[in-house]
Amino acid sequence: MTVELEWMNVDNLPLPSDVIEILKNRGIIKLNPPQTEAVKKGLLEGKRLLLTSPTGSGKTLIAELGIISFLFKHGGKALYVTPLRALTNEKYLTFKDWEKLGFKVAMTSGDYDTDDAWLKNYDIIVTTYEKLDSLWRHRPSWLNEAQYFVLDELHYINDPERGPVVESVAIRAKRRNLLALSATISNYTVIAKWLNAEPVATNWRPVPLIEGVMYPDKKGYTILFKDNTLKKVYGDDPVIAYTLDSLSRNGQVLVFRNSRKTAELTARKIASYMNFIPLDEKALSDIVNEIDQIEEGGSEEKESLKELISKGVAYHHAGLSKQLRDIIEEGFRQRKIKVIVATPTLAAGVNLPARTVIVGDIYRFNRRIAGFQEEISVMEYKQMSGRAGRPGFDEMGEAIIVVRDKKNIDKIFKKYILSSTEPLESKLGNERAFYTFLLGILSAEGNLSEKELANFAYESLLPKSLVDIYFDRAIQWLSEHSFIREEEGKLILTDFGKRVADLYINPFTADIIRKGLENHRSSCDIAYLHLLAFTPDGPLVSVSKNEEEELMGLIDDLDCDLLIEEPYEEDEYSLYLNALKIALIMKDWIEEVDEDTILGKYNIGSGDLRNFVETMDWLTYSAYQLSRELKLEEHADKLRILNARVKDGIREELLELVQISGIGRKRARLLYNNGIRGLGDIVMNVDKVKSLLGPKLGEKIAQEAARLLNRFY
DNA sequence: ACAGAATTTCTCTAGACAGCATGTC
DNA sequence: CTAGAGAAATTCTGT
Repeated sequence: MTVELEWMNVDNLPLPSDVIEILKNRGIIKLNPPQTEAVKKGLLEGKRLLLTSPTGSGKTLIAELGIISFLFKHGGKALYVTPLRALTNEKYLTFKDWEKLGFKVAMTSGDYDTDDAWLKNYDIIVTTYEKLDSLWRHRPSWLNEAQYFVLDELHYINDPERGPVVESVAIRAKRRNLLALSATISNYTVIAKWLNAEPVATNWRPVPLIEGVMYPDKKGYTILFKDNTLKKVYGDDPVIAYTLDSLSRNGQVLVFRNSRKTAELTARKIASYMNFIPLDEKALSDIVNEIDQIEEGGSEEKESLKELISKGVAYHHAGLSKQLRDIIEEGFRQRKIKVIVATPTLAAGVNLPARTVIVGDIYRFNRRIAGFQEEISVMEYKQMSGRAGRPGFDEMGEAIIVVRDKKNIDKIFKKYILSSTEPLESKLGNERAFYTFLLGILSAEGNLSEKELANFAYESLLPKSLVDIYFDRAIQWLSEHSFIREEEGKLILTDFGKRVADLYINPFTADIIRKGLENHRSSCDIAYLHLLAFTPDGPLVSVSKNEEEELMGLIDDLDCDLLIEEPYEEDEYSLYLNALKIALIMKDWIEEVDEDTILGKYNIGSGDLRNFVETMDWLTYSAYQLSRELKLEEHADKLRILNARVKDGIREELLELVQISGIGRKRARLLYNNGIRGLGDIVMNVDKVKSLLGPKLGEKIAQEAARLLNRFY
């Protein structure tokens, strides 16, 4: 790989002076080596590039320059696509800068927006891969104006579940103009060729990185660094020993662990040593107070974090509420929190550098194969170690891999530190991904002949021989299950197929829903929830042995028969129980069971509950739409209400009250139990509402209730 | 024979995208 | 196949 060290002066860029002004306002006088290289390869002339470089090496600015120069030259729209909503938000805020030049910036993702007309007035649109894929299926007219695509974090192609979406977006984007950005990958020339783009590959990092492997050695631990130097640290636990070492040198530490439980445990252990570390106690108690203020999050997780944070330590995983995670990240960024122990949540995603990164576990439990521990990928390690070194604070970043078994030292050192990352490969080679891919293409492109459709598939990264295998099977399956039909030599989506594509659910999900609904005239909440949770799009939750037994005993006592027959096969059966657990969680949720109670009863975090609600909201809505499409009116009526209840976690009687923004399940219940049962009651009892919810909120709510009422008359 | 200690066996395990409604973007 | 922590079950030990 080439290593260039040229820094181009911003003044020398062939760009309008106001663009250069904006860069200088940000404090950018010179472009760093990767940025310089990209410019030299024709970035500003709209040349198609694939840029691979480490995290934090300034790829965003490259994208900005590419977008701005393209828009100046050709007009139209530019789309910036990321794999994460948090990233979408982050880039949106960065790109806002360009509104000074008259470019309008918008973002859109599943939790935020649809394809509505307002996007047509914007020049730069930041979105996720899934959202763009979905937009394409809906074919809004403004999308034709989008001619420049920035594909961020393209290495997500390797993700077994989400990679196929990235790939299919890339296939369509490469028919226009694109700029692809990726972490360092080994086969970048192959990928560049696939994208019909010029590769720009660098290893340059803003803060140099020193990597090492830490292993048990007499009376302590030894670290072997990449430059062959050795360092010795003492203590019982390697992770804690090195964390304290880095803290004593005034560094911040990011520790990665492979399970939530060990992340929490490690954080607690570290906290018990923090008396020796100077802390800004005032600032930390401010954070603790902030946690008391937030609404989201179970009380247990809040309490345990408050205790740790007061000692400058936190843990971080997806079981925590979003608000809690945001507070922790910000506290770390402000350098008040000194140590975060995290699961892989923090490996990808928003920028959160630390001087020291400790990779506590190289093995991870594999859900698919029981009892199997697999080594994490090199890519994953690079994502984690890439967080090491904070520009402006650290001269050097350090990434330490903990090896517990001495005989693995060489192997681990070689694999993670000396070798390059895995090549990017297509993950379209399975039925679920491939069928979904074809359905999406047909939905986005309209009717195509079999040959035209196949040509899209041949443009994927999947080897032709595999395309041929899956293609015929896909066409047959999609026809037999009436997603598509053939007319005058063209493949056409049926109404049902189009609906499924628009709802963005997997065709297998749709098929399961249809069969479940068509076999019964009407059913009960639990059965609907179970059916939906059982589909491939349904959420996964861990079910312990004890819970399994309980669930099995419960099946016969349910209000009504489930819509799925009990499977015989073991794997299927555990999915069946998984779905039942989800159904019970959601049932409690819509019966207004207190959140803390739900979290405790099912042993989940508030972040998990939020996830389940989000997914089941989407699926109940989709099932409602499908039942209408299939003219199953009784199901449709029930699913419509179920969907509304899942969205807010309420009984049916509160549906009217939760229309008001700022009123959720708790406030609605409070009002209802005090005789305020609808919008009219609010308007007529404003004083009572104010006394229940406080004057300020009460007033706001009364106004909105009045506004909503007016809309009806 | 039995309480309590030592040892073996069992159990558990990461993350996060998508629809739609609308007056924000 | 390539794990490690904690709880539960089982076996061992000393009196």
